[in-house]
Amino acid sequence: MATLLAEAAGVDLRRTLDSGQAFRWHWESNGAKPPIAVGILGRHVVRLTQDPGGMSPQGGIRLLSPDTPETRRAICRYLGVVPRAGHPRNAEAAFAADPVLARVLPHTSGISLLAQDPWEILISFIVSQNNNIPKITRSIEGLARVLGEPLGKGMFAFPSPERLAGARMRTLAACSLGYRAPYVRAAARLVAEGRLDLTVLSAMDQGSAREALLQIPGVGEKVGDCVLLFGLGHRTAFPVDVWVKRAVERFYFGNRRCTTGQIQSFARSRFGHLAGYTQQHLFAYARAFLQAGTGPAGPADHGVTGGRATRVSAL
DNA sequence: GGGCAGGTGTAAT
DNA sequence: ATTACACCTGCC
Repeated sequence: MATLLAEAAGVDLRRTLDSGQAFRWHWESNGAKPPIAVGILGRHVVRLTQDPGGMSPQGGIRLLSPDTPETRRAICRYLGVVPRAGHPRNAEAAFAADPVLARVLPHTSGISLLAQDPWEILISFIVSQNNNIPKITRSIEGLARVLGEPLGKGMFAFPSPERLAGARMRTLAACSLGYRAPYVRAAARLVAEGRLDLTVLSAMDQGSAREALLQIPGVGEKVGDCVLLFGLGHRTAFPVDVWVKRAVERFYFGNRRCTTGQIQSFARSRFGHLAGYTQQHLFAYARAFLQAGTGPAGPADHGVTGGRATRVSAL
């Protein structure tokens, strides 16, 4: 039991699961031992832990349960540590070429881009609009509790499109979705009725998939890009939320205000195929250190500002 | 209590 | 093509 996931070497479990891409993981303290991350993959309650790091940044990640070959494969895929095109394992090394990212990395090293279920991601990020993480989490857990399949020990699978599509509005309202409830149900109906096939979007080119996502009620540019990046495997999507916007403006544009479009074209040309991955690091850094009045100063305040011509050369 | 939180839809420039 | 505003809800 407790197989070490060799493929996940270099991944920081805490940083990854707490970096705002996933909403359903929670941590159990384990006495003197490292805490256990408990989450849900399909119909399995999965428990992970990370060995204490020695000289290295952090120790390896262990799958505590269910420790089966099937789950091992699934969790590695989920953690984004299955090597494939456009997803280099040594992406962090490329960050050294960018003075801003070189400053950010010590605080974000080990963050991985998760490969999550597109359906769950779609609904979760519709819920996330104009919302905060604690409330997003409560809403999603509420949906699972009321409409999801019970998995034992008070855990529930994320509800199916059919269940969500058939839910009464009052049921959704009870999950504190607020004005997002109609969006959620409309999106669920599109999927349940087969008018929206997320698998197809995954196979399409990123631009076409984005266009399709933007047709969904409650899905704008930011949510659409999150679905592309976190659920559909379009790893160059660059969701621009308020934090990423602040970070890019401050560190790369000399604190000048710019539009989402400007930021995205900048990200595309500067970060190339590492754009999505870079976004996750900038986001995590901004959340932790750009909060007004708290934390250490940002990279720019250390006398480092990004150049313009340099491109992060990543393979 | 008005403002805000990991935006979006809508209406009016 | 931009800009302004309302919006459920819970927590300062």
